[in-house]
Amino acid sequence: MSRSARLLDLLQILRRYRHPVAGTVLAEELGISLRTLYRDIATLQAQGAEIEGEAGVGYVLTPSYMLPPLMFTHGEIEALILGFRFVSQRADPEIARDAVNALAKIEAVLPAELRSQSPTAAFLAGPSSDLPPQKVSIDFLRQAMRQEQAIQVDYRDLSDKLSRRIIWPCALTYFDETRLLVAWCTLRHNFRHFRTDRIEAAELVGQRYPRRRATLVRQWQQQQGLSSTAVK
Amino acid sequence: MSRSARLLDLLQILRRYRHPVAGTVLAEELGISLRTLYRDIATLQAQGAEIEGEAGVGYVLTPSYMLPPLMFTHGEIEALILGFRFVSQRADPEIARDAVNALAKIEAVLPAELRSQSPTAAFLAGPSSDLPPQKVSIDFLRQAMRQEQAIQVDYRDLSDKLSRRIIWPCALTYFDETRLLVAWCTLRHNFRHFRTDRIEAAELVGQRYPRRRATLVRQWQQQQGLSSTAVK
DNA sequence: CGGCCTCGTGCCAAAAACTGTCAGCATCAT
DNA sequence: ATGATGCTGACAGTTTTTGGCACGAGGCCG
Repeated sequence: MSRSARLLDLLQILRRYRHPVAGTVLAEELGISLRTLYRDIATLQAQGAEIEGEAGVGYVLTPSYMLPPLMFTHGEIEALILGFRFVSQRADPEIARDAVNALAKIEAVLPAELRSQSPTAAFLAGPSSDLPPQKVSIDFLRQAMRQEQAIQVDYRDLSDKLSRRIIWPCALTYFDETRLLVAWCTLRHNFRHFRTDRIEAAELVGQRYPRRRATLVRQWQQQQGLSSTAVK
Repeated sequence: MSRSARLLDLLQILRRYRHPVAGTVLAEELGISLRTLYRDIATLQAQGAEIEGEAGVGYVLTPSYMLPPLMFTHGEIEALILGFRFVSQRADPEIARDAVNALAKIEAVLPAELRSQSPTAAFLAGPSSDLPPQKVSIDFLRQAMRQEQAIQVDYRDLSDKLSRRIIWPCALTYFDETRLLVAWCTLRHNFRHFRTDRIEAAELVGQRYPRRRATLVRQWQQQQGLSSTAVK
């Protein structure tokens, strides 16, 4: 096993633990000495991994992923930068902040001729239409989806009727002027689309929905007549 | 100097040459043996770099960039994927293709839990408004900008008047329903915005415009009262 | 065609980098 | 205070990388 493969493995092991884990445990899982484990941790930290180690406690990884060395064409870098600009201007504040942070990391390692250009990039994303205000934050919905949590929502539909229902949120679709939450509705026993700005209140039910989110999305797409790679 | 730093240096040296360069020249610049240079080339090729080598000729790099190992949070990966989805659905075919290619490279190295999710990603970009057809391809404009070439355009303005002028294109702005080309107009001696769908014809003048594109963009932004990091 | 230039690969000894053991110090939790 | 655990340096042993050499192949030009 090469060292770079081992570093990736270490990150994946760290990601699996939800509580502090001791260096001895990690070293044993990887089949290396504790001293080498310390060196590997130091290397990952030098590469930007947020790993905290505390004597008497163990290691905790701030959830993150490492992309290994990748080659991109000039056009692909431009597409990447344009994509981040789209997201930072059109998505909700939380994901926009993620986009800005990610772009900063990438720009820090671009060569001078691209770095000097990118603040004045060839492609700019102009402002989008104003979106209606959210009563329930997208980040709340996002966390619920990511954690596969059922939520209870008060929803005002197009005829202005308010209803309360328990749903299993599984996808969020961005259009120019609206955002749609795709969810399985336990009231209607089928998938329903909810405009996020019309969700007046939402709270966690306190339990996971009994299906994998990816499975739900696949079923929704099959029902919509959509393939998984061509959402149009 | 670490090997990974040396590989990055080699790529930057290759990028500097516009014609084939011999291995002996590269090895001397890096202070390594020719045998090691051959190994480094093979390593970069294995990492996806498009380097062609021909006996009696030398090496040519298809223009590309390497991003070294980078750490991203889950949110940042999601922002990246959403950005690519935006671009692949809303930009012109050429840059959309670049987005699709770049996303494929990234997905190939994401861990299983993100990879299995990403075709069914938490965030989807819905279709945008239909854009008016282009008579002059965005890729043509893009190349002219990138190569800092003056172009002559036939432009039909909002009162339907056709005019011919020589312009220095420097930026392209994507809105929901239009795309604007930002250029210095030699007819008006000032910056002008041209809707790309109203450019009826365009051709290269055959010479570079006498200013750096980045400088033009900065001046345009100052004139617009825009900072370089917050285009709103 | 021949000569020169150059890419590409294998082999092996030397050089460099990595690993594991040991020792010592510091911090945290109970 | 004690046990658990992070962190670092030193050094011998192990593994990987490098450079020199040899050989074969291909492109370019006179």
